[in-house]
Amino acid sequence: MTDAPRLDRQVCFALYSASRAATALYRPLLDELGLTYPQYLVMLVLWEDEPRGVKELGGELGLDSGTLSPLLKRLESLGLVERRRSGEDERRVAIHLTPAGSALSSKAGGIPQRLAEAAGLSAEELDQLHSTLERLTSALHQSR
Amino acid sequence: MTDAPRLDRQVCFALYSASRAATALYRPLLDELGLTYPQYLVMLVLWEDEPRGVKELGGELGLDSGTLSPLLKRLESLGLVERRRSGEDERRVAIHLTPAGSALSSKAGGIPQRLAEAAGLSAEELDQLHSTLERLTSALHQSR
DNA sequence: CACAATTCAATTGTGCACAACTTATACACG
DNA sequence: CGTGTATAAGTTGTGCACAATTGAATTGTG
Repeated sequence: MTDAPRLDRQVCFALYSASRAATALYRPLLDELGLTYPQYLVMLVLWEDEPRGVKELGGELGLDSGTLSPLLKRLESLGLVERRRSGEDERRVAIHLTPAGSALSSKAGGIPQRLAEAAGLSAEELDQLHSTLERLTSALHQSR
Repeated sequence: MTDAPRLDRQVCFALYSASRAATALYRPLLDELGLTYPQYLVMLVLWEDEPRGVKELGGELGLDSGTLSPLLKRLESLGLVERRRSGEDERRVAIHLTPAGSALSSKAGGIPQRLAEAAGLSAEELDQLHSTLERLTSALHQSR
């Protein structure tokens, strides 16, 4: 008999579980904003700087147009975002915040705090986790 | 201007990114087995002990019947699994491995190794990451 | 300038994740 | 015994992820 891999040993499963648990915790908070977690991520990027092209958003988040195009349409129909074909380059679609979209950032302010409180980890542990995850992600991307 | 939360500070985004990067690395390996990552997780559980009820599988993986029912049907149509109504309790559906399903475990043996190699982290770091993630997940589940 | 190669966004199709609901069976309690 | 309640699995509907393809606009090169 081969030593079949065991579920409880897998870092990958631990990542998958932790990620779903974290977004599950965000869900009720984001419900108040009317956003899903991926939509919230897009808004985070736009709150930092806008307008942005679809490709640019995808670069920040690691998502492609197949995911973003319909998501952005939903944000547009929520009135948070506007999609405008760029004049200079007609291939590009620039994503602009609407006033409502900009205004939402103030309501989103307290959200990350709550995860930190629920995490049951110290600030140092969270910091270290964060930096380990970033190194892990970039290593995984490089070995493709 | 409000201090909007920043993407690059969020542990949640780091988890989400790392998780997707890890499953992306698994994908070509799992393609050889004809499995998706969640299907592979279900097989892992069954390789440890079978048969299992849908509820039981869901308990191990944190998934509900809405996710598992169609997934298990796909595993059945791949010939890896059999769904049998339990005689004692007609509500239950016991998931059995077929011979092909059992045999697949030997082909799956080397897979977790590869992630470890690609991770760019030392064994200790991986261990520590694993234990931090498990503590995090359980803390997040408790604060619901 | 012509036209091949590239780039950007959108579309199509498959398969999770998850909420809400449905159906069927088992169990508990008066 | 009968009826209400709980439980198991499945279904429906929405919204990601992601591969593969499409169509339109731009860029590079002869």
